[in-house]
Amino acid sequence: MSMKKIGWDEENKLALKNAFGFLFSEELLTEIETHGQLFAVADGEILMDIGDTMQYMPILLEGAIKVLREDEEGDELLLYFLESGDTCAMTMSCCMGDRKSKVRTAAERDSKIIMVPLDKMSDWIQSYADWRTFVFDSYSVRLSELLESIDSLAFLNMHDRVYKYLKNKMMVNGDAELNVTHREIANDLHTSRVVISRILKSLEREGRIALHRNRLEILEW
DNA sequence: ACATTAAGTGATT
DNA sequence: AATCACTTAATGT
Repeated sequence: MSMKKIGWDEENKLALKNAFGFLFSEELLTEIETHGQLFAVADGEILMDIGDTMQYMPILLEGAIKVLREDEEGDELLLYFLESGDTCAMTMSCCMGDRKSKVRTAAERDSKIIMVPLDKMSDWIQSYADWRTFVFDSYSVRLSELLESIDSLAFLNMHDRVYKYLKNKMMVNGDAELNVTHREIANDLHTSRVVISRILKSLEREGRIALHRNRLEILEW
């Protein structure tokens, strides 16, 4: 793991306040600054892998993270994206028993993450109502997102799943131009590259996207 | 110029 | 929707 530890400079403190000021008290914000370590992760880096033991609860300050599940053959399936202000529900369940991750998390783009030690995370549940709210709310939001991805998996055809995936990706990256290959999309959606190429071609014919090498634009959403 | 990787496509199941 | 087999296009050395 080559995450770079960075300091709590004024810019990052401001980012924390912007992302969490409406949720957390001054007191809790200070606690986070003192006990939370701030890290910078680069696009594509794996933060946590399946089987890894959790020691920290990650909170996303800036950027986007994708959460993936893996089958026996090593093929992946995207569960959902995390954005600024989100946290990983896996670590919460880890706090209550099994400390091994059942998912893989990778940086969707350059991001900044706050790592809160697990003992602090559970202490704060006792001492801060706003923290408690945050943890339980996140848990339920994560659960909804999981249900949504099950729905698309079960009820949408591949064509619609691809389009939905692209829109989601555009949303978390804040850009209608996506730097992605057909192979990467196929991996995230657990299908083959040929299938993705065909679907993208048909989306292009419908005028909804434009295709380039290693890159595509969403024209309509 | 050559090798490698990404993407396009017909045919078959 | 998946797989095979092949082609074409873009990019790196």
